[in-house]
Amino acid sequence: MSDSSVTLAHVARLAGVSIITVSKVLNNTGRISEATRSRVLNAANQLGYVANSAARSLRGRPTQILGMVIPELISPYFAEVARAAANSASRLGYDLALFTTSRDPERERERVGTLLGGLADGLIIVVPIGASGFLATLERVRAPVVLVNHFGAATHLPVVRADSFEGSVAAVRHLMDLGHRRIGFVGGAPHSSQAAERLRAYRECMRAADLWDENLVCSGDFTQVRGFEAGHQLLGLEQPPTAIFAASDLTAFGIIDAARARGLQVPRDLSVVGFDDIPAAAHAHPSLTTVAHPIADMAEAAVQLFAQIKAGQPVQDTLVEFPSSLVVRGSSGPAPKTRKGTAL
Amino acid sequence: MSDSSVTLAHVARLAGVSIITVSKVLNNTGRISEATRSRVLNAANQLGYVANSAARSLRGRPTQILGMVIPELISPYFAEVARAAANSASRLGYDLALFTTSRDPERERERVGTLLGGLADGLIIVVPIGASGFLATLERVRAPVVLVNHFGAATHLPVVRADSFEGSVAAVRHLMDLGHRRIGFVGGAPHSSQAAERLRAYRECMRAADLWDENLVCSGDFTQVRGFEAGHQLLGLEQPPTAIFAASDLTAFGIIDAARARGLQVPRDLSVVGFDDIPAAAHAHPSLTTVAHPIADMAEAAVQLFAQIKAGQPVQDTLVEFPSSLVVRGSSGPAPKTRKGTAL
DNA sequence: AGGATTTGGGTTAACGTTAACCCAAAGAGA
DNA sequence: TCTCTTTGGGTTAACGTTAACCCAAATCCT
Repeated sequence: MSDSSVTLAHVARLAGVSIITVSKVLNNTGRISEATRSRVLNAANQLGYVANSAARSLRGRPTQILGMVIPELISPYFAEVARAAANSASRLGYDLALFTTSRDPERERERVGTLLGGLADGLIIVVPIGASGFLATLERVRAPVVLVNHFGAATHLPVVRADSFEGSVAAVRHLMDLGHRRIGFVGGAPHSSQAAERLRAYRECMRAADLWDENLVCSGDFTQVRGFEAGHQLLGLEQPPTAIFAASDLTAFGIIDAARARGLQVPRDLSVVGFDDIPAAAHAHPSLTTVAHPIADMAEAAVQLFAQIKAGQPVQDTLVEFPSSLVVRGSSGPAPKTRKGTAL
Repeated sequence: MSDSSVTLAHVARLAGVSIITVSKVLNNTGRISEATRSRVLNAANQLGYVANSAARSLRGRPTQILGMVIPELISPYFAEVARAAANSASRLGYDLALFTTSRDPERERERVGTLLGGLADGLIIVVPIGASGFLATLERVRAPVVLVNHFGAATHLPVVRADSFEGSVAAVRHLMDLGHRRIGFVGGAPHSSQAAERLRAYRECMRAADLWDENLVCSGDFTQVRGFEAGHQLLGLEQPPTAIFAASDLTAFGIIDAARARGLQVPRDLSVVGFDDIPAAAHAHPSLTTVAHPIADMAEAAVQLFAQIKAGQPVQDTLVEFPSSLVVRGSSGPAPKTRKGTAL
């Protein structure tokens, strides 16, 4: 009864009308009598007709598909961005087509080409974007393109992003206020601008307080596994930190695991602050002190911006920035007396 | 220099040749002299030409896009399936376009229609599929369709899935062997066939050992938050369990958090076994005893199956099933003496 | 040198859909 | 009765790409 390659022609034949009449009925355009209309609709249903979106797109019709290019899906952060964007898109009648790039600039470029080549009506790109020449290419594209979490070169494209700097400063200050002097840092992915912002905030705070020590900084990749390793590395130092600020919640969890494995209690012996405020942060034990990133708001704003541009309101040089804010929970506490003494 | 709507015609004009010549160069078909070829390639590069995949697909050419429909992205399980599939697809020269359904059967149907309507060359559907009539529709589709984790009605479509039953039996037996008598269960999402399999295995084991108690079963949704709640619920019973089998690793983590919040130690006071063996399971503290699900193998197999069918080897009634296996780690241990006494 | 082949490239038509017109037939107004 | 409008529906062409032919000019063979 139904087949993948049912075309307007098949429906038209069954309904005994012309192709264009079927098209008109299905698109609610033109003048069609009630009798014909229902005859056509019946035929379409019976055959299981689905419009070929390739042909439709070729004719200039929107595909109602919003493309999203995202570095990866494993981290809850990106997964949450994708989920929130899919929800927002859905409310506006769009399907979200998700492509991952594995941070490969060449593939990224190809995918964007494919998506914009008649497949999607617009694009939300969650940086990092590879080459900056690519940015110039994107600016010339006709379809709406929105950048999420772009911190790099200036662009005319609309950008939605969340601050990482202020929230990180708040996190480090929070630890200092608790009396911590040796505060470690475990970073994020090497090319992530968000990770760079978090490191920058940490560095400036530590230098301003004259507490900077290169040994306290560990590279990372946002993962829990890496947090576990980095935690062991930092806690194995001759003068180990009494607090660690992690560039992601998962990394913070890994650090807490490492501390436990070494017989330390959090927050008694070690304070840990994460970043992102993923759902698990509130429900872990101890609950995680972290910096909340308004992921859902960002995704929603990006989709809204896309819809606005699509609707004909050309937006340029738009920057929507959401603040990040410290959420104090159970994983941070006063610096232990003994260690504090050691560090001074 | 580059624009989204650069067509063959633009390239042709710049290169001083006809449209078809450009097409031939770009597709490596037909006879073209070296001089012309390089002139065309130059022009294409200069203009940043990208083939319009809609037009290409309309002409019957493959889009090199493999569609994947997945219920959600938040759980590491599905995220990992998506990642693994994207990797496998990439190796075969395909891009993976990911669509989420939020378990809405109507949208699911629409999306499949869109994808197969000239957008994707094939489809991998990670169940649950809504209506069973939908299955019949899918069977008539011309493009390759592969089902992942389908446990429902019989179908002619190829199915790739991982066993949940045997692994769950092994998990419950493991706990029994450790001396546990009151073993709790926290389930997965209501409509997940995998969750149903896990519950079925638990129920059969418990009944066979005459240990079944309805109060020990909690509904769940695979999340950590739900695990936390369910953990509190089970541990708050008059006769609390000494071990809990969770339908997912995240849920197990939530249960462990709940146990800690109640002052219990894992595994001394409570043994916990998860399901999935997500990366964090090995690195948590204590490390998580769990049932390993061969996610990457499944995804790889599904993509391979798709490629095979696409290559013209029609596969029907194929069922590829991977075993699940118990991984014993640190979160499970002997039943506490006192509690064991209580339960007897 | 004359026909047969190769080389290099162009013409035509078609994929499925739809926007912009067009045109009969029926009803309305005088 | 004759035009004027409305109704209902069909025709044509075009989106960008490519498969299947076609045709000149150049090269080859005997």
